[in-house]
Amino acid sequence: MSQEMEYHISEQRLHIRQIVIDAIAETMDLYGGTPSSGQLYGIMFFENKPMTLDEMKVRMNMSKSNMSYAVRSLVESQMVKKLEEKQDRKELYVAEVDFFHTFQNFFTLKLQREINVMTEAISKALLELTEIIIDEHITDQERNLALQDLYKLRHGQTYYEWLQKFVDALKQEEYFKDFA
Amino acid sequence: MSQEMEYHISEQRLHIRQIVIDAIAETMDLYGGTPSSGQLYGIMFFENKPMTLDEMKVRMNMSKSNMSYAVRSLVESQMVKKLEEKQDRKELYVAEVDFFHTFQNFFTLKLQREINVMTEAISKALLELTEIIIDEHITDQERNLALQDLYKLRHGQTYYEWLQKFVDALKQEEYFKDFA
DNA sequence: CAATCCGTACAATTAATACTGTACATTATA
DNA sequence: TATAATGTACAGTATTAATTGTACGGATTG
Repeated sequence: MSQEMEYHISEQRLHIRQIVIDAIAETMDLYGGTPSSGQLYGIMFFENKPMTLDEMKVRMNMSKSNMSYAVRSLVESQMVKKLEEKQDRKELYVAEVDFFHTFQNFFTLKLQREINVMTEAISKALLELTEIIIDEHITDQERNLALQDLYKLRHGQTYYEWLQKFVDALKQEEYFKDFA
Repeated sequence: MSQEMEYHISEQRLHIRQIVIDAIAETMDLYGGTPSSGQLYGIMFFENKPMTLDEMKVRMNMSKSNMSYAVRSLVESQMVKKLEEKQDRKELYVAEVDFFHTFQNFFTLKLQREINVMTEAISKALLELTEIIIDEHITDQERNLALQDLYKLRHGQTYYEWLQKFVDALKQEEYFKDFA
């Protein structure tokens, strides 16, 4: 086979990868990332070895500084792992290529944060609402208004209890059982 | 009870609401919204009647134009419903107050979009990769590289088959069964 | 059917975020 | 311990997104 032909095949394979990488970049917003962090994850997804910041810099045609930030956010949402070992002093990063894990990691992380923030706020609100309601000096109208809010928040509370169980089940891989 | 006291209670109840509204605004990023669209949803969550754009404008202290955009994005992610009927020519909007439904609506919508975009890209990529692989003129090395990509995408494909089932189950309220 | 008013598209502005270049702390190497 | 090189903080720039004001199409009323 000619050199040109080999080159052509190589180019074509990169083009095929790019189709998928672009799709990842397009859907990255659901995971709170920018298109370019989607591109980066896509590149790392196909790379069959760990990457250094310098390699990312070249492949993304961006500054190393920015790669440092981008990869950090990917690490934070656990789509990329930082390895313990280094290569020629350089840190190594590798993409989580198993989408089951990325799904699991991302949603347990983000939903847990929501649960924490919301349950704290709701608890605090319920406590203060109760104080209003049991106050003997308020009008019936005020009490009823406070009660309305209280019922809504109680319902919210049950939701977050459910969501906590959902997240726990996700952690335990309950939903993956009959698969993969 | 004095007027001042009543006023105080009213203020206090609004303050309590604000605690929860701020928490919603803070976690809104998980749902692809801005803090201000979170504020808007929070306000509508506590409002016990449908709201008009003008009311939102006042409550949010923002332009009507912007309220039009903000509420549209909330309607698109199905956290807010536009009612059929109007009030004095004005359109009416009401928040989905059941978090079980907001969860269900949002994730079936967004995950389905991801499934569609990704499966299309993966299918296309697999087709083109297969063409490379069955080509008798390529080197073993090239074939193996193509095969590596193919295996990864095959695995991705199984993931999206699972995710489709997950979304379907979410639609069917499978995960809510023992609750709410 | 004229007058009014709602909602939204669009351009302009403002705010937020992404990205770059540099400088420096830290760590590894010799 | 001196030297070299990595990764990141930070300030500055560019790009993107959010918000405003305006103008206008379309619907509604009288």
